[in-house]
Amino acid sequence: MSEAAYLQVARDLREQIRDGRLKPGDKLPSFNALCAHYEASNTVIRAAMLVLKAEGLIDGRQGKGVYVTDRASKSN
Amino acid sequence: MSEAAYLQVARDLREQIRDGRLKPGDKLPSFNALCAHYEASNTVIRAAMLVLKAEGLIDGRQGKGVYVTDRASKSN
DNA sequence: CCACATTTGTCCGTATGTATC
DNA sequence: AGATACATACGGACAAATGTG
Repeated sequence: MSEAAYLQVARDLREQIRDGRLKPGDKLPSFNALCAHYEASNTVIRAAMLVLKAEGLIDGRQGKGVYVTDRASKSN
Repeated sequence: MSEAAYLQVARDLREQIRDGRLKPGDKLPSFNALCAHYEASNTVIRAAMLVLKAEGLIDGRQGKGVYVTDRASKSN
């Protein structure tokens, strides 16, 4: 196991944000969509979300979705 | 539900670190011990750990334990 | 070296709550 | 009222590292 699945997911999404494929204000794919895409369980997706959330890159809102924050594309 | 259990656990441990009750290099109670103390499942403890880890306050090592990092007591 | 217990790391499936549409 | 979607939590399973005997 070179790297944990949730870290891979986190890094993948982080790169998408850094690259601009995901821009501030954008809504990430839904939970189920991410589970399907990465072929992982909710646990993995949630852990990845928690990491990115701690980094201040994303912000989830109940009933709506997970959104890329403003500071996500900045240099910090 | 005022606050999620895993956030309460994270905050409690964070305060212990900030207060100096847990010093850099110290080993946190074991997983099971924390589960018992907070009367929570492993999921809650793990989520709290993930948060504190992302904050750079702690660092876990398989087979050993979870330790308070150096920068934990600093002003950052 | 091997066996064992301990402890963290990772992941799964499910259930329930809550907010939005 | 119902569907969708995130948030939280539970409990269990197996892997990997460590220390001890």
